[in-house]
Amino acid sequence: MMGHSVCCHVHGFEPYFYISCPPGMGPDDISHFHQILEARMKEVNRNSKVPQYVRRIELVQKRSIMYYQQQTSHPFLKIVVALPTMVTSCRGILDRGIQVDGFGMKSFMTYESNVLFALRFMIDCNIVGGNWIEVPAGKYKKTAKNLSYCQLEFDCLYSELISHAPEGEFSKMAPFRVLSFDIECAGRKGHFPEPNHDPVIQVANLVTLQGEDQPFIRNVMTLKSCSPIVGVDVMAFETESEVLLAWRDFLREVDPDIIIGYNICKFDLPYLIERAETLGIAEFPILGRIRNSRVRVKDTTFSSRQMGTRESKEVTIEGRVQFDLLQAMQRDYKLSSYSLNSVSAHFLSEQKEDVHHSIISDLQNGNAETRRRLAVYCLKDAYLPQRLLDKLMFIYNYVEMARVTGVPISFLLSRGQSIKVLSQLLRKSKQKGLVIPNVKQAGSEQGTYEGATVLEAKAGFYEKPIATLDFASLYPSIMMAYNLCYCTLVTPEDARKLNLPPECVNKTPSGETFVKSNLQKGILPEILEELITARKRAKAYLKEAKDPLVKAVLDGRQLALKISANSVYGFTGATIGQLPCLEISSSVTSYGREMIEHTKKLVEDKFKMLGGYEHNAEVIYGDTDSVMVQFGVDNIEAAMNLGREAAEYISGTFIKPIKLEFEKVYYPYLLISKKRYAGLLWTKPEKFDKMDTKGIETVRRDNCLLVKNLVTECLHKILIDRDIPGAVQYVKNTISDLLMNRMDLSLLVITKGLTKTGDDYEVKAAHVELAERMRKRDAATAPNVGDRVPYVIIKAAKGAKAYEKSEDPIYVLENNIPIDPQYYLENQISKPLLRIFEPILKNASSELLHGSHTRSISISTPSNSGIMRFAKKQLSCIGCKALISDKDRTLCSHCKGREAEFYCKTVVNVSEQEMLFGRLWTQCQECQGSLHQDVLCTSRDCPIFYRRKKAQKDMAEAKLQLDRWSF
DNA sequence: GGCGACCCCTAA
DNA sequence: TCAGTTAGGGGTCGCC
Repeated sequence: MMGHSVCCHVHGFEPYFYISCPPGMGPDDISHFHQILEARMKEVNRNSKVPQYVRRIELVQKRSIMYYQQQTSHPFLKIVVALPTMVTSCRGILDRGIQVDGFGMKSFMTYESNVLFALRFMIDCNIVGGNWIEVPAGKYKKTAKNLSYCQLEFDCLYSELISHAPEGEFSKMAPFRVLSFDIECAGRKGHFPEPNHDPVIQVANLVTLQGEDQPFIRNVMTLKSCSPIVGVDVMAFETESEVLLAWRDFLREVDPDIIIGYNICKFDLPYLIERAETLGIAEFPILGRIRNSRVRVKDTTFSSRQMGTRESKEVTIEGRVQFDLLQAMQRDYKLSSYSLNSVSAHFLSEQKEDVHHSIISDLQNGNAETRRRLAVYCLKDAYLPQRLLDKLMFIYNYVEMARVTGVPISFLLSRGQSIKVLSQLLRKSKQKGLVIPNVKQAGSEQGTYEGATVLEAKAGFYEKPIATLDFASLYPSIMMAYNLCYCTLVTPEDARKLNLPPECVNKTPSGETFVKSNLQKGILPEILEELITARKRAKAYLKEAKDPLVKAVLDGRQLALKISANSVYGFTGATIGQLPCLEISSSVTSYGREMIEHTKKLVEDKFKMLGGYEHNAEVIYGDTDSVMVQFGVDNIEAAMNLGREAAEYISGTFIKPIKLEFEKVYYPYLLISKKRYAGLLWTKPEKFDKMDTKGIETVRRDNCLLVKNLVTECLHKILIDRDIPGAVQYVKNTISDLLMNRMDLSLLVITKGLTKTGDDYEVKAAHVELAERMRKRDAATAPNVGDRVPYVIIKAAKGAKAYEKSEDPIYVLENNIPIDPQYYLENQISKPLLRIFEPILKNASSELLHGSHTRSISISTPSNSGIMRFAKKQLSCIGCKALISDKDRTLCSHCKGREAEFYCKTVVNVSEQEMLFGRLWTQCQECQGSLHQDVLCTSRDCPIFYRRKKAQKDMAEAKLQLDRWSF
């Protein structure tokens, strides 16, 4: 634990996989089979020159994980090949079938032939991601000629490795060296930087030891001179090559274990590599720990239903984990914007400047001072990822996830959910002598099954406490209670043939048969049990722990354990996955459906007046694993007691470990429809915990802030303040502000994810069409697949579709394009409001949406399109806005005589606007960290930016008005 | 204007 | 070669 980097060359571990041994195959047959396979491998792998492709074939006793089998083992052939890649080609040969004497043309089901070599090695050596490995003294030998840049390097046999379970002393985290970096490039005017044209002009670096709160190195490498920065080592170079090589040398010197940054995988790292290629610096891309090994860059796309399609690049740097904070944020948090700026504001309450790429070149081409300006900006972009890493405890959470699931840390950002379950399954199977078949991708159509029950929602505003009863980890506990697993499933055919006594099997509501644990204990239930007891243990330790670092580890662990337990069910239902088994997943959901119905019935049957209770209980809603019960009592404590009683009573009717729990009361409770509700949440009778909203606009990322704020505020007034008139007034004021054009543009920005590439869309949609238009304006900055597209709806000809009216907010601001308030009223705010108010207010529609406040006419900038183009701009009276002729200049005939009053007003207005703008400007200057420089920030995600721009416009308008008074 | 297809996002 | 599940609300578009 000294903090040295180590390269250990592990010898003797060979790639292999299994096939089931055809019945009647003896040692001679195997040897013959080996020869045939070797010959076929030679044909297929003509390029790789090895003395022998199939090293050996061993006869072993194993059992397939699929289906309950009475015999404990069968003969399998373990096929050991020369190189990891040959597993795939050998599998291909066996899949397609080969001619075997005496057995005819035969194709073989292969087992564990799709396990990545690195994972295979880890599994067989009991190594999990992020754990400690010991190589005992005397069992290794120093490498004669160093093949790596590591501080220690030696050779050993794989069988000598001792993997330590991450417990006690070994649960400590290694003192990783973390490098956070960011680069700046000088793009040409109007173009996003491209590595084959535009130079890298700065690289900022921060190096931190894992567990410490301050970096021990801060530096920046600049092209051309740069004024000094306090606390930062500024290194200026005359040529770009020098900058790049200085960075490479620095990286090799620091020898970081983890490289972090924001969007480094898709931008910074590939840019550096490609730029060095353009400049012909062949010695640049040696950044890993293997001597003279070059960094490789490959385009990749990742697509899953959970995360949509996402394009990225795979950058191989041996011995260093790349942890891109952008990827981590996108995986772990649902946000409406993932810009570094917005994410920092959200989690760190810290803004950063967003300098448009076109301005960067100007700063570079200035002097040492402007370049210093840029360097400060660049440093901040290296600093914020480190802050996010610390604040969100990514290292702890990811290392613990790797330890729990057994996959390497890098898999957690580059691969999906299923590899984690598979890794656990493979480990457990190995212990039990089971092997996992490589099932061929079944037809995509068949894979659909029935999910959970959602009880009918009795919509309404409930002013009596609503108790909620929840099943704790429903799906995992069903799988444990009924021993559902691949290896306990009985095929319909076997069910008839084996004639198993009914007391030995469970017949699931979906009609499948699984044996009980006395015949065969399921692997999945065993994994789940371990995950759940491990989580209980972690939580218990967490309570005891004092050291914040230990606490961080334990909290990360309990979180990882919970997530892992919950994803086991999903794994079995993933039809395009490693080992789908719909018999398991559909049985799980069928038990779940039965249980929620049973719970509803039991509550309503027992808690009624005929049963001696004061009221009849009513289940008003329920989803998957929860029921919402109105016991009829008025007070919270009584509802809580009944809730506890019901939970205990109903739990008793289920098999262990299925448990129904009482957790909370909603009071009051606004139930809008299935999956949509709001209420005050109480876990103790003294004080409510918080306002809880599910499914409605307040928690959706695709609603504009106007709607979110309005709905939140109304719910606050209705639920907490119990002030319905106040809520109504608030709505009226907001609508009036909107129609009067007093709405900040930042409140009107709608964002939607671009889930597929342009031509894959079947119908036109606002965000898709805008992305396409933006691509035509500037392809490099337009949104890509996987990005979120922010837009506003602008005024257009009557009857225009929304997809014709969507526009980039920045473009709207810069070109003074009027927005369409009517659209926001009719298509954004009216329906959500009605859904909230209708249960509590009669005539909600006329009250809220048709009052005098809706008749305010906006005085917006005339549209450039349509008929307005031909209208002559006419002056209006400064006093009353009536149209006036040119010769009157300021006031209409009615307002004449009040010149002094209106002049005064105009002057006051100008000074007010100036003050407002000044205040916002200073705010932006503070954000950029200097009060002496222009504000360059154009952040789409910063509300101040929109207000500053608007204030600037209003100020100019006010000055124009003032000018009209001077003759 | 009604209706289905498609799209997005969320609950659990 | 890789990708966790289904249920459900609600918006928009385009056709009838």
